[in-house]
Amino acid sequence: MSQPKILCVVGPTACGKTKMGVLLARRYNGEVVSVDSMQIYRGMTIGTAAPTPEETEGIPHHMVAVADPAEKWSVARFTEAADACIQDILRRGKLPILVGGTGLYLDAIISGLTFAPGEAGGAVRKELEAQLAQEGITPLWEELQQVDPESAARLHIADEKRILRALEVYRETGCTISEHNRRTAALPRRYDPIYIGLAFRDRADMRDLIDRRVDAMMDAGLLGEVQALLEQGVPRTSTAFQAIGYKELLAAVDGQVPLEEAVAEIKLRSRQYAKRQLTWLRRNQDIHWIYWEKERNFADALRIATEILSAQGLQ
RNA sequence: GGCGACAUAGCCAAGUGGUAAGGCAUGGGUCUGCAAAACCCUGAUUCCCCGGUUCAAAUCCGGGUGUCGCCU
Repeated sequence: MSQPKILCVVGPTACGKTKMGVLLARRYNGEVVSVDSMQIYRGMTIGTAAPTPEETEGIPHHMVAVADPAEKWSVARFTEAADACIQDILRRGKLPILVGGTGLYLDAIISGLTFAPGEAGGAVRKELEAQLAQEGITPLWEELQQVDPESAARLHIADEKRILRALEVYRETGCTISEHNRRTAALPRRYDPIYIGLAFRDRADMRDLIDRRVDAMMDAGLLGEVQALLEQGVPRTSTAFQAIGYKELLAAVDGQVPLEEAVAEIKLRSRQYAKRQLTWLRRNQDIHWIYWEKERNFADALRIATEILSAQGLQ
């Protein structure tokens, strides 16, 4: 039996995924599922460029503004919730269109990854973090070499986050994360994806657009969103405040850096983020890329996408 | 016009006689419970130019050019 066909719109930030998602949803009788680690939080519309009611043009969008910004979400929690949306869309006979910038989340949904137990803030994790603070990474590193030499060989000693996670999985389950990964990687895909990728031909053009978009976010009141989050009592250490645009303005609100510098930092961090997204996507050979020349032209892009999709058997 | 300081990678910058630290940016990569996160790799046959001293000069000396500061 073959997996349900779904559409995925991918690409680095500011490349027009949202707009393309709406156009494709209309053309193919679909609904959009946002696959974005930060757009899930409420009250972060401007800074995460989350689709607004005007932008969605009546097309249902799922997984946007569904979480309290004080909450801590994760890949596991996200994929579970997003998958429920996809199943529901399929049940209603419509086409799920995944529009996403968070590569790990998207891949996890499609391959149907399940995650080993343990989580940030969990007992075992806290224990490991305390140990790290006390003794440094070396003893933990040595422990990992003992219990899971495969992971130890794969990880760099400076990659504390993953070393801790590997040890956490082992302590929680008695099974190594390498073993868990091997097993889940062998699982059949959950969906049959068709990928449309959007990107700029010339990186300099992407950079220009990112800069302009950050300025537009400031004009639209990004600072106000940050202040509102603070007034709601969202902790400064929350995942939501890790979002680009928010953490930099937090520093400005706290008087640590001048506003102008914070804005420049947002632009820089956005560029670097876009680069990381491209790195992630590059290894996916199944993406059908559509490249923007200088400016974004959605009429052309939709036509090209339609051709690609009909070649893939989608009518 | 005079006096002084400075000139090292795209930017910041250490090095004051023994064969060019470091940081940032850029580019490339990794990624299985914080992923808009975290982590790794990445550059100067040469130190503003010309000449000199020396076995040896980014480092010392002379001249030139440029920038900045002060004075007139």
